[in-house]
Amino acid sequence: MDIPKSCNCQHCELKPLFFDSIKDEEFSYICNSKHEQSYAKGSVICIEGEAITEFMYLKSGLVKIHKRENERRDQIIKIAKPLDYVNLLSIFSDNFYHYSVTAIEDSVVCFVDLAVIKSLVHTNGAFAMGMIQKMNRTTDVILQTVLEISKKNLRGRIAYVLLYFADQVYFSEKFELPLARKEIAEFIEMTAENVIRILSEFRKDGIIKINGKTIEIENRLRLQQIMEHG
Amino acid sequence: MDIPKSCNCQHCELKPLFFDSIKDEEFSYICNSKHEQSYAKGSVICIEGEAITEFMYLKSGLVKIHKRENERRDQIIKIAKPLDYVNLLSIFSDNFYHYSVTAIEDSVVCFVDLAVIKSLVHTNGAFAMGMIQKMNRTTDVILQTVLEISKKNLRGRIAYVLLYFADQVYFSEKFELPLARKEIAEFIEMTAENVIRILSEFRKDGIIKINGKTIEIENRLRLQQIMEHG
DNA sequence: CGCGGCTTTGATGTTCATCAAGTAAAGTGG
DNA sequence: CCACTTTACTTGATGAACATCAAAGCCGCG
Repeated sequence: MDIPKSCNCQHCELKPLFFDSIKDEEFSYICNSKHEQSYAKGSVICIEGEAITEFMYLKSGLVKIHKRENERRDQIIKIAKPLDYVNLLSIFSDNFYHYSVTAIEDSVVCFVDLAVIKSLVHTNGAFAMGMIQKMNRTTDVILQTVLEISKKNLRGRIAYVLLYFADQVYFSEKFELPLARKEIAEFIEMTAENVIRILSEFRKDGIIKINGKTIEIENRLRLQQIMEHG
Repeated sequence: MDIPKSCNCQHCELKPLFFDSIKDEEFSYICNSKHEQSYAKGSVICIEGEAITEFMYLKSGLVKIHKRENERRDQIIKIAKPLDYVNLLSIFSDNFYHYSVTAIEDSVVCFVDLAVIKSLVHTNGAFAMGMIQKMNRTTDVILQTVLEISKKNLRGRIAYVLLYFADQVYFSEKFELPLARKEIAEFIEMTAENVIRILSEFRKDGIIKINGKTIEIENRLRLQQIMEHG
């Protein structure tokens, strides 16, 4: 074994995600080039337009992937958690990021030199195949989500977001929204005013409880109906 | 050389797109497993939900990639021409198509057994890398287009479609729309009535001429302004 | 010739963005 | 720690943009 004792990658919970198919001797290669970094909530991990030099994936926390539309508006493409965020979107298609990534909760990101990854794609077919699959799935999900959201009406979109956080992120009927009202609006293509209006509406109808950023789902069935049929 | 005389793939104009990096001995492998098929305008090339068994790319013609939303409405994801249509969207992420493909002009499609492609990914790193790049670019473009369209108003969307056909497909100010009004609506997320209404508006304003499915752009500058600022 | 699908136009109502104004919360400097 | 400023949140009123409904003309096809 060539792996330095300091390297804990072999036991990383995220190893199976990507690096299952690589051999031990290749592994030290990755392990030596990797580094981790913490980001406080709100801090920027990468900015669209920057050069892409590293392959990165989220170890813990929550991030938003977004794109500047104009001076006063961002478009959020995806909210991502560990295991589903890896910067696969443009890393092989261009030398520059097409999207920014910002932590919306305290997060830890692991970086691996992109050249190392590329060389692995060249030399290890199984790894390449895994990469392609992961990439394909990631973009499939994003595209499907964007299309799905865009065809709902505003109430349906809000219901979607609330259920998304409850079911996919926090696994609880009660949670703290990691996004400001305005950011929610940027995610589901509407205005901040209407986000608030509809949240209040849901509150009056007894569908949810609101306390600042804390949301509690009270009538899940109703919320699901709204999500599906407006 | 192992390549059968009947195989013209070596001189195929689309060879550089994908198969530039493969060796001659691998080439006969592809060539033997490939077959071509013609599709008349309107005929279906593949249907969402079907098993994916082949890698395919468009040799000539024009297709729409679409997805059933409900009984009476389709969503068109992309209009694709040779060189930009290759079914990369879900082929590695799932065993079933997520989208349907239908010819909107007479088209010819070339098929290669998917297992052959997959084995090449495993054994030929440069090929894998090329595949990843192409895939990344394809999805980048689709996602960007969907987002771009969704933030325009209706007039902007119609302007976008007209300029798209003029500049990207037919390379002419005068062309025949390959899509029905309703299909245009399905592409840019609006109703068929409004497609017609806005086309008529453009006609009255002297921006375009309309004769059935034939469109002629008369005031390109104005059209571009509308596309950008609504 | 007549039928069904595609196209066109008009009238109507709903949905949503925008504007305005006020309140609460959070950060900033003395 | 308090006054101050700024930023986030909330509600209401208004108008514009867009979908829906209805009806009629057109065209190709059996």
